[in-house]
Amino acid sequence: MHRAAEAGGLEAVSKATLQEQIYFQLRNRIMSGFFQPGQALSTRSVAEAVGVSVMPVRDALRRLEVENALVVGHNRMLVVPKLDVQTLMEISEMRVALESLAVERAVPAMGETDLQRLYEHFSATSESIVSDDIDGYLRANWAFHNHIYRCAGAPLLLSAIESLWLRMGPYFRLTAADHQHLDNAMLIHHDIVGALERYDVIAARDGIIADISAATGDLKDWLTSRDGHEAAE
Amino acid sequence: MHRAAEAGGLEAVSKATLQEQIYFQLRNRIMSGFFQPGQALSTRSVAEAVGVSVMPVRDALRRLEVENALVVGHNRMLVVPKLDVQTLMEISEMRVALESLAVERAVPAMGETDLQRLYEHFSATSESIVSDDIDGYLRANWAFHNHIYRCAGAPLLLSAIESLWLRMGPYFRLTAADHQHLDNAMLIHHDIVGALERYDVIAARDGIIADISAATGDLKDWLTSRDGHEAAE
DNA sequence: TGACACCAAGTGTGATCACACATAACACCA
DNA sequence: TGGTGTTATGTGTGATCACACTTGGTGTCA
Repeated sequence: MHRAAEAGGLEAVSKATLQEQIYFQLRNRIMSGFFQPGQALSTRSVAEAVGVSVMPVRDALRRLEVENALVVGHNRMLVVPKLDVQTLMEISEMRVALESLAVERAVPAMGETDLQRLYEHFSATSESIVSDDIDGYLRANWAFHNHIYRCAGAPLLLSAIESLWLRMGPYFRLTAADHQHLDNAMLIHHDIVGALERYDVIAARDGIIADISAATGDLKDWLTSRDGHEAAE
Repeated sequence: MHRAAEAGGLEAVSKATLQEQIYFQLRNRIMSGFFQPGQALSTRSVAEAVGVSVMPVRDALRRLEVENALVVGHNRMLVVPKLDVQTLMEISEMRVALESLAVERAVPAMGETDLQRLYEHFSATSESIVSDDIDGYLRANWAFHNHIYRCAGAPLLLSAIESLWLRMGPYFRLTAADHQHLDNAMLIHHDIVGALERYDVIAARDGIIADISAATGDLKDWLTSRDGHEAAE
């Protein structure tokens, strides 16, 4: 019936367009705080860096702009947005609203394998902390939350949450250097895992809210303390 | 000092790019249910329709795709997404979460002129109903809600809400034909206006939630009744 | 009759070029 | 010295072309 099956053993080839590859590459870098807030990304410079024409870069940058991961700056160039306290509070409130909803939907939908994978992400987070691997921590932390939200089976909700994380990404790295913050986050994550294993919706939601509140508080402190001796910017 | 000021009386010129004009034009049509769900939009057809090259159309369509107002369909063409009950419930829950948040933020920020403008939108909605002007009703209804949410002073929140409305837009027109739905909506809107004038956050939020619930319920009924004798699609 | 190959039309993707605009630096003059 | 015109550079925007791919129709052969 299927003639192609006779060929056997051939690997599937990547069908991702250039635009998608560039998008995900930039996305990961923004999410993991690779770019400095305020840094400008021009079409031509990115195109030259990745060795392609400006066309796919245009599409990738515009997509990030629509997702609020980049904003138009000085002369219509796209820049990594800086975070002020007001915007931070807006994002925090939205995260509480949306991620609470996601957890409530996710808890009854999580199976045994989901819990197992989640615990692996939890372990990876913990191990990254003890080995001072900030990149690994950021990646595992996102994987932990993302896995929960993905279980909600709500694509629109997921994309909205991802957009918020993308906006905060450039600043996550800053608070991730503080070990007190990390230890506190691990305690909260431990509680969340426990609540999910008990299928305790209330406790799981409260855990997520506590996690968001802690991250917001630490980042707010960092922003305000920084504002003092760098108001010139 | 300012030499240009001597010229006096000159109007500001429009700086909107072609891509933006096309985007907003398509956006309005989607929001007001001009396009049929399932309808495909190709770059070349739109380009020919508006008398422009494919480039700005590409950007406009891609932007709508990122906002989930269009989805990739059959052969990578962009189509107006159809709504199933599952997606409807997801959108409804997100609307409750986000629009509640927006109202809570908006209430203390609304001034006298805001309330006046809001009442004008309310009146316009009512007048559109008595004159059977569905287009006018949809426009005024969105203006009513949009004005409240805009007062929250939260641009990210606003864009998230707009994205959800954009996704529901093609179906709003369908329930707007039912006068019982419209009358009920007007009662709820009246309560919302009253709550806002009293700066009653709780009542205003409950009004918004009631409005969302009513719209969701009616649309859910419409979708399920339609599913019966059109399951072939 | 059914499976297969072929062809034509339509599609998104990407490259390349031309253009308008914004900015900053510099020379110029009152 | 301070405002003004000029120019060079870099930017996004948009047009045009070439290409790969999908799809639907048609012809062909077993």
